[in-house]
Amino acid sequence: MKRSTVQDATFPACPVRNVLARICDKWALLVLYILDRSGKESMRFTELRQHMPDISQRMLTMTLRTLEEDGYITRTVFSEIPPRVEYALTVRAESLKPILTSLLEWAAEHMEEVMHDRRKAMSQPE
Amino acid sequence: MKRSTVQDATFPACPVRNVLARICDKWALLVLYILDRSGKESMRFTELRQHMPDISQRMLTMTLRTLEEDGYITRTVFSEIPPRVEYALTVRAESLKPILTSLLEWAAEHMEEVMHDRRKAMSQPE
DNA sequence: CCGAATCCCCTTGGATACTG
DNA sequence: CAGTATCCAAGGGGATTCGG
Repeated sequence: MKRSTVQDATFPACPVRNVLARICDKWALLVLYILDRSGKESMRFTELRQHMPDISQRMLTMTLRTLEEDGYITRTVFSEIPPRVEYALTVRAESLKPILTSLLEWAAEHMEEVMHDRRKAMSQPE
Repeated sequence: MKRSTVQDATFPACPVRNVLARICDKWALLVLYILDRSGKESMRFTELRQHMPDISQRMLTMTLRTLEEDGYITRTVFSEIPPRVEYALTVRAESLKPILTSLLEWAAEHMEEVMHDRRKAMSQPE
């Protein structure tokens, strides 16, 4: 039974905030989503990139590294020529999946309302 | 019945991505969290700031404006001297609450594992 | 094919000072 | 009190080049 104080996550170095910051990243979310929805066990670098037309090579590399460091994906290198690298979701990522799915569904359901409000706010700057 | 294709959210201007980007922002999440956990109907600017020691005035203002534009919070100005402004969650934010709560709980439960993996990765750069 | 490394722009965001 | 306005530094992130 935790205390329900506002102080929990409000201090600067809060690990929860830190963990969330690296999942909620724009690209990280998308990578997890794509790996999930692909229906495959794993995907290759170039394959991932094809599903993200607007990400740079550099950013995809960095995003994959971050996700690997935090244990959401595995990175398997096959010493072939040409080289092959496979990325797959870990058990941890699987356990997070339902939540991210809910989040995505919520966004999909409410995007029209949100966009509507936003346009209204833009046209009437008070 | 939607098609479960990987293509859904993968195109650059995807509204779902756009909506998520503004919720998943580090500060936006924290503001929603604080407003929720405060137990109050509404909170004032300075009151919010006291719960976020490391946010600048500028960033708090911008975050609140964004959240207001997208309809997650209301902003009520009282024409008094000194001025008073109250921020409160909207029905839309309330509907999002359970998901954000799950996300926070997940992060709280897994932060130690994540941090452990991250430290391990940092000390063994391959 | 899968990156690492470099260069460089330009946005994000802090610090400060000023208003209704 | 609750901002706005301005200036300015740090770093996020694109484009390009090179390597295993």
